[in-house]
Amino acid sequence: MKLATWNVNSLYIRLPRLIAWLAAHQPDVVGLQETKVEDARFPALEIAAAGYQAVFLGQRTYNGVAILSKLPAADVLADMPEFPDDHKRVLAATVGGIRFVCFYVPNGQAVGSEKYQYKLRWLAAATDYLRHELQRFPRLAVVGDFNIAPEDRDVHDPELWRGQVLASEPERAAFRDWQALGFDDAFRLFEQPEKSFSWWDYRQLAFPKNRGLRIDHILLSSALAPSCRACRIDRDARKGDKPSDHAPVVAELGG
DNA sequence: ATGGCGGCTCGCAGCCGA
Repeated sequence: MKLATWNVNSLYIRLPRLIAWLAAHQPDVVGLQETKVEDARFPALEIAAAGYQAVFLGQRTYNGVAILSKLPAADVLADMPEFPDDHKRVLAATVGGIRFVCFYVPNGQAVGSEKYQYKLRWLAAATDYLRHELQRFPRLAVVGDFNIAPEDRDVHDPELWRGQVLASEPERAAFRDWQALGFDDAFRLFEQPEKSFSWWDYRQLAFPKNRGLRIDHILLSSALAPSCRACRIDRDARKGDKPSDHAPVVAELGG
């Protein structure tokens, strides 16, 4: 099974790219973030024509998540039940015997801001949510835009980013809390090129200069991680006309 | 080469993202 996560930064703008990417890579399950589309306007027909079912939880302008899959999705759960939130950031579903949680973690704007406080509350709630999901579904994959660069090697310039939002210690501690529940960072199960990132600012030639961050992740529970055969970031998807500022992350499970 | 921000809206300027 091939699973993926991609912050598309507007599903409508990115739809031609997404359809082409699905055709080229044939993932079995894909978590999408920042769809920025209300459910009534979700392009389910176009995605069905590409061979994928979709479950989705969206809103206008901001946020929005979806899970696309070749096989039907069951036990769909929207939001974190214990954390009421107007933002559409969390969607979970079971596909092919594996539980998928799709996260669009808050950005946090700046350390100390109201949005940062919201992010920390959200991260703490997510720890409880994941603990509960893991109890219900031992075969659990958590994918998404985590908006956390877990370590200095996930940051193009660690000194520039030291203590900044996306790299601050409380955010990194939350990421470690999630790992401590029993998840592995699929990307780090394998040797990877140095300076591997999943997001590059649109400005200041960040992508050609590879000034990026690794903030999009796939976590695999201990029941799934041993079957992971590969994990990579598809940098090619960041090239060309009208790219998302994020690249997809893809993991392959065997057996 | 991979290219100088892009996507959104009670839009035409200002917001948000990371």
